[in-house]
Amino acid sequence: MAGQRISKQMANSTSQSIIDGTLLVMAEDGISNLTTKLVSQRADVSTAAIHYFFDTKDKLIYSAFVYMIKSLRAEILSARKTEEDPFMRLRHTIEVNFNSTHLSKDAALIWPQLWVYSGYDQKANRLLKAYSARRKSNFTYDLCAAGLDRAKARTAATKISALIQGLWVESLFGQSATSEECWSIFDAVLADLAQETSKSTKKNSSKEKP
Amino acid sequence: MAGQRISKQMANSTSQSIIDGTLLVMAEDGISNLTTKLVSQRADVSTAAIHYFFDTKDKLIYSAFVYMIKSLRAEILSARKTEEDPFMRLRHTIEVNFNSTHLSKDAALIWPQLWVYSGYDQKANRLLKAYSARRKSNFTYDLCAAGLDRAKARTAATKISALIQGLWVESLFGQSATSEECWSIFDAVLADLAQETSKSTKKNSSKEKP
DNA sequence: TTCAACTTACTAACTAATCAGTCAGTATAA
DNA sequence: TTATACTGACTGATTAGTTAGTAAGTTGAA
Repeated sequence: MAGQRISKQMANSTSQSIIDGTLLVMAEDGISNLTTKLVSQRADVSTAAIHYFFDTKDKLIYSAFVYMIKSLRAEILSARKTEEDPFMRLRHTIEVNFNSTHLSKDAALIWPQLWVYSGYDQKANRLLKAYSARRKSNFTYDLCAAGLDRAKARTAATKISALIQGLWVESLFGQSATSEECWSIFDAVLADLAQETSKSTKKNSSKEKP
Repeated sequence: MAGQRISKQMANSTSQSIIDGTLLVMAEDGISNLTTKLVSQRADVSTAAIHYFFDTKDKLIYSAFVYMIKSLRAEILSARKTEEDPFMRLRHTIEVNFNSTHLSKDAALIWPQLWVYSGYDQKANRLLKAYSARRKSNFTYDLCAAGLDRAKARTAATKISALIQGLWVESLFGQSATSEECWSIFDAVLADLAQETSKSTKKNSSKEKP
């Protein structure tokens, strides 16, 4: 009924604890097993309160995803503000992105659930698309600032995005793909890109055939 | 009760149609919405038949995953048999892996569901780990055969595995990450590796500082 | 060859539990 | 007095799983 309006009163402490509880249940039991009862127990409210604030279960799940993405976006933004050098900023952004899926125990399993969920839910799909586009845009921006041309920067941004997600999946299942190995791969890719920028700045000054 | 034994009679036409129906429901509605009723309708049997053949819903889902992995493994094996050249074999293997998650409409959304599911299910986790390990082992083998040393081959194998999965996720949500872009990334990585093998074969014959 | 005992492969009908969502009512504060 | 922020008790629908029964073989001894 409420349509596009955000439920009741945002930043309310109860609705926030319901969101927190939802994210917790998602991480611990998975969306498949997420029930209003389970969330209500985690948030220490009645199940009716969930419906009062979020109307339906679907809207609750979507709201939880929105909250997670918003938080991450804020974290990335503040990380990017402090860094001047394009390559350092890029690496810092990768760090926040990768750690958000990798290190935080709570968040680790929520991300692939968002991927799955957005396969069947239009709104979640748009949310994820927007986040993905912004991240790639950040990477592209940094690489252009570092001296790469736009086309190469875009492709490299896609590659980095893919590696963040792919290495996370790998590290979940491979006995290899430790944190160190992941970072050695990231750094090797970044080193290659750094070499390319220096090449294109020097232009064709290195045609030294004897 | 049956414990470790595989349910009733494998390759039975009814149990096979139940597996097919399960995979179909997984793809169309997601595991979250998968019910025995839905599967029974797809397979054109009663819900009791599902319990007769697979005991519980969990075992049914696991069996469907096993079937999917087995099929893919067979496909990869036959693809690898026909190819002699290590780099061509590697590329061919990537192709089958990437297309299995990417192109086939039915399978596309099942993979991330297996990732999620294996986050909460030990057996599914082991299945996925085994598949992942074998794939990486294939890549490592090919790269060693091409002339790379073991350590580098292992890292490159991790990177390629990550790219297969990561680019799939990217192409689901990014308006970019088209099939062509994905392949240009794969081919660039392969070209880099090919260059490295030729370097290490020539050893240090290219120290041509003027 | 035949018939009884047994197994396999199911189904229709059921059940106990669980679920999302509703509603009437209460407390607090503006 | 009116709106907000809830709760406890409920409901109707749906669910995984069970059960009793049936039809179609298969086996094996007389």
